[in-house]
Amino acid sequence: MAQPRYRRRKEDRPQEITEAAFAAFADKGYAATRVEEVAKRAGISKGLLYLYFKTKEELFKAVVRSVVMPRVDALETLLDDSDSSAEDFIRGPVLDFMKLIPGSPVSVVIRLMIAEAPKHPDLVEFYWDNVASRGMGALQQLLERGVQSGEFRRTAVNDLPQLLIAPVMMSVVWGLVFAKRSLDTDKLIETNLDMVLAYIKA
Amino acid sequence: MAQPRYRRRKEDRPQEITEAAFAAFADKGYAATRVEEVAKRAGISKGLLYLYFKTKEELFKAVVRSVVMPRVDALETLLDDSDSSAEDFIRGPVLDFMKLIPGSPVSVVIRLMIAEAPKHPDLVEFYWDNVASRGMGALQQLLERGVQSGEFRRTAVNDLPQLLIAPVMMSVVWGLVFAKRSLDTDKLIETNLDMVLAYIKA
DNA sequence: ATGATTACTGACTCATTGGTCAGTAAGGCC
DNA sequence: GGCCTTACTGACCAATGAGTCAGTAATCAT
Repeated sequence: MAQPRYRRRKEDRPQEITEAAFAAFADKGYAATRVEEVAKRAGISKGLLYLYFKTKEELFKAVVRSVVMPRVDALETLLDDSDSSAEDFIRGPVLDFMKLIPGSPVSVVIRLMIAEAPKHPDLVEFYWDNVASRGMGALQQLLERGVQSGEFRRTAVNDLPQLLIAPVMMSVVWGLVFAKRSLDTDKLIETNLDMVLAYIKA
Repeated sequence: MAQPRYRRRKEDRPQEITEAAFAAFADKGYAATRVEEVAKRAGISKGLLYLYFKTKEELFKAVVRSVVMPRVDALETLLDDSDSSAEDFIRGPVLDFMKLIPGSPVSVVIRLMIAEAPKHPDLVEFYWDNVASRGMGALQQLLERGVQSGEFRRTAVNDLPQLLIAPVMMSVVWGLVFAKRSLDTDKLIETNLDMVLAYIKA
């Protein structure tokens, strides 16, 4: 008569667990988060969590992957359909993309990466291959296209696409540390683009 | 006959302990560092450490303070003797100062701050009052002087001095996460200054 | 229904570690 | 030398939390 105490939902568990873990890590960081707390948030027992993830560390990696992969895909498709001029493209979709990052789950992942990098070299490897390296490559390619089309001069920026996203990183870190004391990140990112474009325009 | 098993060195202990703690935190991060490991590095027993620092957390705060304070002082004195033009000053001492940060202990402190900020709000307060707020204020003042003297236009940069140090933060984070895969941080910082100055020059 | 399978529970273990404190000995003073 | 103060030691305690596993019950096949 009583409804079952639980339902078997093999298919949905992994995602529910990684989502719960993400939320917990966002609140407290990796080290300070108890596995039991994650299980609680996911509405399951600790034992079940360990059925799906061998260790806490493996759970951690799964979380990073699950947040990062969709972003990478978004970036890929973003760069595919680019018929406009390089400058318009940067001031449009690229700028929009950048503005979203400081308030997104990526912020949390960046915190986790910074805090845990020394203890998880293979995760760094993964992040490098799938995010950093590809992201930088894409930006470089974009700049190169601008040079080819005669829009941009060839400058140091070609070798240092980090100049484009430095204010994004600044915004992310600022938000992570000073949460409250807010910063106009949109304007920061926008002004930086103005400066860079003024600098590289032919 | 045997030389004493230990020497009483009340005066030197605190600094030796914070130095040992800094080294340990740099290697492993705060959470992953065992208090006993710090004691070992400092060449003392765990009990003695607890005589000088009530808790692990207090030790942590002492470490942050000890690294950060000298930097702040350096910044203060740097900004005092500034007779040259704003641009020369920025391209000279300020640039030098910036270049040193990514390779300095400050990097480690930034990692600690990012990782531990949510759990140590009073430390964030301290860091804000003594470093971030003062640093930003100093940069703003510098820009203002340039505007007054007619060297610079008044732009968005006046309200967002973060634009000047964004590449420094980028370099620090890059170094923390990708240690090996090096980045030409000097050039990054220098090019950014070129861009900003070109943008704000009257 | 009934049995077989397995998703799921939660009490347990055990290694780890922050913090304590009774006792020891260095070093100063007479 | 002998005494006193206190810097210092290291064995210990208590709490915590990752990971285990014997048992339970949901679901499915017959």
